[in-house]
Amino acid sequence: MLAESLVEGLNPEQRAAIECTEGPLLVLAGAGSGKTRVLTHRIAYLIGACGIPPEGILAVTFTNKAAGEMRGRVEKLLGPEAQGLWLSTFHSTCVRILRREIGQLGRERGFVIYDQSDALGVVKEAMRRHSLDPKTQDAKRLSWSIDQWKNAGWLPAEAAEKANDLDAEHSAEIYATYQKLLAEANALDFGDLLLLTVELFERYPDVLRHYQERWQYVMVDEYQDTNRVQYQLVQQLVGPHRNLCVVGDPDQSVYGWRGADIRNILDFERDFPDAQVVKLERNYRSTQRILAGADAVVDNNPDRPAKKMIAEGGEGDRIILYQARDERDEAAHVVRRILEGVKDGDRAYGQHAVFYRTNAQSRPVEEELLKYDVPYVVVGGVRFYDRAEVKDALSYLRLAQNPRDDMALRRIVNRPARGIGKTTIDRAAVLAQERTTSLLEGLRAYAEGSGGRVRAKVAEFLTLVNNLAEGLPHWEPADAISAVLDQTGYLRALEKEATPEAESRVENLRELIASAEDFEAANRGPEDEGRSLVELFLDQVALVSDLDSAEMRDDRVSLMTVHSAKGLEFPVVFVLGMEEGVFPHQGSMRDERAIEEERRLCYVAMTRAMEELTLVHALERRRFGTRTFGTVSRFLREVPQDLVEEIGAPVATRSWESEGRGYDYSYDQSAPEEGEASGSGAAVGGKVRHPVFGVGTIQAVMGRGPGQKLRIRFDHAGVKTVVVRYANLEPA
DNA sequence: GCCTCGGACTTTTTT
DNA sequence: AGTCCGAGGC
Repeated sequence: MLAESLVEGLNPEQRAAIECTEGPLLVLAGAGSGKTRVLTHRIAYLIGACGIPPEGILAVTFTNKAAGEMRGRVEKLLGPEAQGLWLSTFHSTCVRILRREIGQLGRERGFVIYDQSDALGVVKEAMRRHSLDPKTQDAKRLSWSIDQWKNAGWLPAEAAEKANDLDAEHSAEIYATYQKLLAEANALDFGDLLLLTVELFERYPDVLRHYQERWQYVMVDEYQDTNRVQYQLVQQLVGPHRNLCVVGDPDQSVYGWRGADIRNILDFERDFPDAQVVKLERNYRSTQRILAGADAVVDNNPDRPAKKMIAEGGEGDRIILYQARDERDEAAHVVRRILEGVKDGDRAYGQHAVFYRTNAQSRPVEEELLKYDVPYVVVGGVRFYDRAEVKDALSYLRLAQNPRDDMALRRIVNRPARGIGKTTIDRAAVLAQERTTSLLEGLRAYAEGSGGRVRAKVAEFLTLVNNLAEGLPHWEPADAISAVLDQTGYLRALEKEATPEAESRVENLRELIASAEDFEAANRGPEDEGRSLVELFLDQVALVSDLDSAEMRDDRVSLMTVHSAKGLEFPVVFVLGMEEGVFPHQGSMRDERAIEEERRLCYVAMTRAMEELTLVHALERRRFGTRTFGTVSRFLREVPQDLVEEIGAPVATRSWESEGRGYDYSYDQSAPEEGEASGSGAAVGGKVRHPVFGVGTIQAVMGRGPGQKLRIRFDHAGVKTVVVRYANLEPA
């Protein structure tokens, strides 16, 4: 019988999770416990053994990559029988639902998806309409707030209701304007995709019922990372049948900053009192020492649900701690070790991964890798589709497809330069606002009422857009991009520049065309009827991150942030920047909950390693262009001493803590006798009072001993560098 | 309308 | 140290 073959080779808990098909099920899957295996086999079991039709199953993940991987594995188990299974990300799922149903909400089916830079532009426009100066910084903050509201499931009315001060009320008003502008541009941002789907289901129970009946079985991966709206959506969809299986690990909840609510998984048993719970606690990935080290770190978090991971593998080597002089030494050590591993250890480059807290940390490592000709790939960072030239090309397509896409218009109206400048656009925008039409219409109207030069230039531009729009329905995506680059003169302008940068832009555009050529309208559903291939291509581009397409090739070292590393595993792992302010990150250090999330992030980083794990910290590091001295990360000190082997230059003042656990690096106590601002107060981010300049925040600590200087940003006097000995600072 | 210069800000993490 | 944005000059 097929059923037996689908659970073969699985441990009893995994098996239980697969065979428990009916009703609510919570699978607490620790790191490396075979979570993906359980999910894929469970899907295969439902179809192959229980006879559930594939289209009756909905499985949701967070990244397209995870979805693609799972789909591949299910197909391997079932073959063509898997056809019709709905396995995709939350966002793609919502897009597909909305493409069919958004008419119910009074919106059009042909909406475009705005990414965060488009969204930022809309926020700025909204601010302008409220007579606010759209300073980038303020706009970013507002955009962030709006995003958070959407993650919480709040529409403008609700945000206004919940505002408890004037500032929040004002922000809520801008939010309302922002939504209005999006609607006028026939655009949805990322948050809308989820939020409007939930709203749709709330307002139209019969629509919801249709999907509830269709998806008899619902599965959610990485449930600990769901936010409030995603939670609501899942609750809605599960409806009366309650066949919901969620898989996750509270210790790997690292997206709180994006609105994820760890309570969703912690409260699952409260939401579904009759839920079955399966714990997967056998780790098949890491050695015992690595797992024990990671576990010891995360165990410092309070209120962790009881969980005891057991390593099925051998004891393994000790976790290596390397103390680097600075970030260059850090990089040099990593590369040296990789080269050794390849030469003596019989390892492939692809078995090595380097993790860091922030993208900016990749640079020194890249330089070092280049120096030794080590092939590598940086995962994440600047998305390919976010490159200026790529966005330009796509913006032309967007505008041609949707003349109301104001952000696309603003982006490309003068690129390459064609004599339609800021003044013209500003005036067109005023006109558009007065008449409540699109910017393109505003531009047309403005040009008609103005003199020869502007009039001619705008007319030429309008003709260009028109031509593109007419061609669009007939073109394949790749041809459409070629047409854009040709007809707009974009490519010619770049080629004329003849600089290395321009050449690299041309390269990227060729890559864009190549990726468009590869595009196939996979899973094209009935909701896509009447939509052109270009539209479908634009959809995909909006929802796909670099992470999704990055291939973990066997012949390249992988570099990525810890967040990007989630879900992956590598035989050899290096975690860099284990310093206070770097990891845990500066911005998380004030708030205990944020520190706990950083600690989980550290747990994620460590548990990616299968055989060898190295944690590196640097004594000093260049940050924001100045040298800063670091303090060893508290997480390093939480790794039990007996699991660790230290290498690198020993520091005279370093000593074991009396408890015999962890480290005490005394060098970081920056010479307390050097004035009152020293000691713990001299940490970057600390507040001090200066007799002349007033209160300020320390930006950098330079040097030690009598000559120690601080760079301080004063609240009213700007940035100054002062010598601690003379400055008479006091803590503020 | 275009270009250049100076300043502010950056480094959280991303679907 | 790099990037991005806005102000001001041409």
